[in-house]
Amino acid sequence: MEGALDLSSLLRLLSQAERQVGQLMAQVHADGNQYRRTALLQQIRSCLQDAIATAKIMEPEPSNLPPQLPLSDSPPISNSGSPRSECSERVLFKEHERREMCKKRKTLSKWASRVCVAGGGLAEGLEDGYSWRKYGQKGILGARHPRGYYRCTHRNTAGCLATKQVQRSDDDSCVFDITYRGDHTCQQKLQAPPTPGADEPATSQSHDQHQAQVLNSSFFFPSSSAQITSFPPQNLVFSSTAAVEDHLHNYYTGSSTPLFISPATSDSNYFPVAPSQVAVHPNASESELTEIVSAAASTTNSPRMDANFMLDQAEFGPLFNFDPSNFFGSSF
DNA sequence: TGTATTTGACCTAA
DNA sequence: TTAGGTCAAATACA
Repeated sequence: MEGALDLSSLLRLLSQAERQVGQLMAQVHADGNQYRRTALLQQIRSCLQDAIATAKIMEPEPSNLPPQLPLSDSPPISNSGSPRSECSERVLFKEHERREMCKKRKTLSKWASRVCVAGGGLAEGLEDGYSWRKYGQKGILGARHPRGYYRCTHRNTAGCLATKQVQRSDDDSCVFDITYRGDHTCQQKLQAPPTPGADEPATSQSHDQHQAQVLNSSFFFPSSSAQITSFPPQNLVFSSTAAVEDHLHNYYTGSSTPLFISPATSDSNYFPVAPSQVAVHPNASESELTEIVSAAASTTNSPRMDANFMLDQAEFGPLFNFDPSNFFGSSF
């Protein structure tokens, strides 16, 4: 077909456009509060990146390449078409985006977590080190409680595709099933409070990145399977906020075992318990619950709950056997 | 005024 | 055809 670009020329044009959009994003983002525009640019950029990836796969071997068009002959990237064509392109782009999302949905890694919060209604507020934005809620057939849909706050600004679904269990209203999908690609900083004397940028940044990596590795469950992994709702129960704090303190100071649970139905795998999977006794007051949810679930609020704590858990490995009944006595 | 949440509509996979 | 997942306008909130 006359005038048709060969694949490698198209690839170069796409790469050029992707770079330009990236620069534009940086400018718009630097302007301050340009959330929607940045989001749109990010979508365009993602689309271009997909196209580049596809073109690269389809690109023939260099030896077979026909003579390339000089870059200066390339048509302008900007679309000077009519508003009508822009509108139809927008519709096409949206359809493409939706299809891509569906494709990605299938391939994203997926794993499950189970959180018990006595008193109810607080699990949505449980922090796991990342900031989430709710984008939907849906009643699920056969489930008494609706399912909440959350995505990473940095989806639009950083293209992070991580999502999670939160659903209250029918059996036990204090139990929430959380399904995570996709890894965080946003290198999201855990919003740790400034610790005294720890204001060196280089150190704190690497620390944050490390924290993000630790969380990102989803070490709570075998991540390699990319399948839903769940464990029975056997939870550690503490009589009070202080008990949890004491346990965490004891662990952190080396005089106690880390928090682990052993699945009741499996004797081959033991999963370390994330701080967000601590159960609090029903007698705990609402304020205590809030306090303990913050203290135990967030790496943010407790100086004792930093990456070391989590990393240490990870280092024990999935085969670490911890029997709560032995450790906590008659409570189990 | 900007940002987050709610909620009905829409789309896709099964 | 239907259930689950997502979008986006409307609304709430700080």
